[in-house]
Amino acid sequence: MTDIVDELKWRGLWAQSTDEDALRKALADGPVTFYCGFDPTAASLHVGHLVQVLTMRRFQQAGLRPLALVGGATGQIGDPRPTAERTLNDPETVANWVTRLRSQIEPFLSFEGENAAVMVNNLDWTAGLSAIEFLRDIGKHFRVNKMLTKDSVARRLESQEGISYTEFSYQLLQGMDFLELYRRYGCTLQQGGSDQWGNLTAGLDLIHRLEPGASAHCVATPLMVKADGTKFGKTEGGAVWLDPEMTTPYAFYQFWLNVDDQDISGYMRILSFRSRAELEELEEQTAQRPQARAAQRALAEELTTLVHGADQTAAVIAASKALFGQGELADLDERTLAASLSEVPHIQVRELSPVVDLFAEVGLVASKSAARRTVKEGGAYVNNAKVAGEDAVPTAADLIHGRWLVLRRGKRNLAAVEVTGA
RNA sequence: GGCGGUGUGCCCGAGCGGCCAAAGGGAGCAGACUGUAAAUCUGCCGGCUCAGCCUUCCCAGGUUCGAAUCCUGGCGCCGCCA
Repeated sequence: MTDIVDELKWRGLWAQSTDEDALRKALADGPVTFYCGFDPTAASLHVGHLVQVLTMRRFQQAGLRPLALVGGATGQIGDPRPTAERTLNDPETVANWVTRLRSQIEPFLSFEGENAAVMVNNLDWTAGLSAIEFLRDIGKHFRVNKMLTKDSVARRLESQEGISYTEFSYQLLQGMDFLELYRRYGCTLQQGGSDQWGNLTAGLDLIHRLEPGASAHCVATPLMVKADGTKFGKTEGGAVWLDPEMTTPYAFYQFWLNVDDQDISGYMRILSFRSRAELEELEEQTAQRPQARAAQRALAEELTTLVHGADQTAAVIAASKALFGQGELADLDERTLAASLSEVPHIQVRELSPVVDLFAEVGLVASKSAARRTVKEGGAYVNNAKVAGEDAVPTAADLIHGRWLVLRRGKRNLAAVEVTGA
């Protein structure tokens, strides 16, 4: 096996680290326990988190022991964002999200064997801590002068809104996490996104201050970015979540299928578990025949399988093929059509109503006004035929196999209507 | 606690009491071109029973024929001082 550090570097997963030589030596000397934290600020992880989760998986496969921390405590505080103060979520909500995130992370790690992963929660060591203890034992080791220089804090200080003491304290909590995990599990490496660098090193400094002789390290993965400068992981519907209730597996697959050519090679290296040779082959194909989107297909399939399972993936691939195929929709046999349409947003209605109403009801557009605009702009289709006028009403003759209507907005936003009774 | 400032549509941001559903920018959507890319050009971008009507400019009152624009009281946020 190639050296994990070199491997991560080749993949572009190594944004920065603390003393690299020392880290390499530690990795060579014996099994290292590392951790990566996730804050429950929503009911699900999103595609941006995949970098962390998959990097943990790589580390574990390389023999390191993972500690996956879901922050029941830090999630109640909120890491300061450069733009604005967060709204606090109540403890019950956060606790619920902790449970959900844990179950999302677990499939990516192995909880058996010599380097079995462990799930941890920072609420365990903060819930019983008094404010006085916290300020004396932890707070005393942080210099405000230095805390103020952290990027996210500095930017907030320049902003109109400023920053609350609550969020300002966040770095103490995360720093304490690393210290606690060092003491409890011998954890000597923290992994995180490069935007977390300040928080990663806060814990490192704390360990070095309070545990004489200890040697700990940090490594940061790069932020996923897009060539066109827009934010990674967003589509018109908002963030792309791992939870199938929040983002359908079909939409998840489509998200990766539609990755910009310019970005796909980089994403593959970061996210795929394919070998270097395979990746280079796919990069070559992207360069030669970009329109085939071989790399996009490969990544979409691989990630959908990891997140949603092989069966679900086969279903969404079949649906994508059927719905974007060249042939007539009516030529698809009913089972294939029904299965495909079940992968896209769909509704059941008793009887047919105007196209504009159907578009709004199925959620393809936000309102009837928006539906009318879409029709006016020529972007609305029923069964792949452009909708002629705002007052169009489908008839029974339009129903495929006597019960289905395939609605489309633009090129790739599909939905279905099933007419159940009439 | 005192003084001052500020609160506009997804975000930023302009907005003489009528001509404001509200400038401009960004994001987003659609069309053309393509490959279910990118770039570019064009159009759209509160809602509806859509050539008209309805509900919006932090909230609640008030002045006025008429208020996002004025007044009063709340609430939030920011700054300076204590």
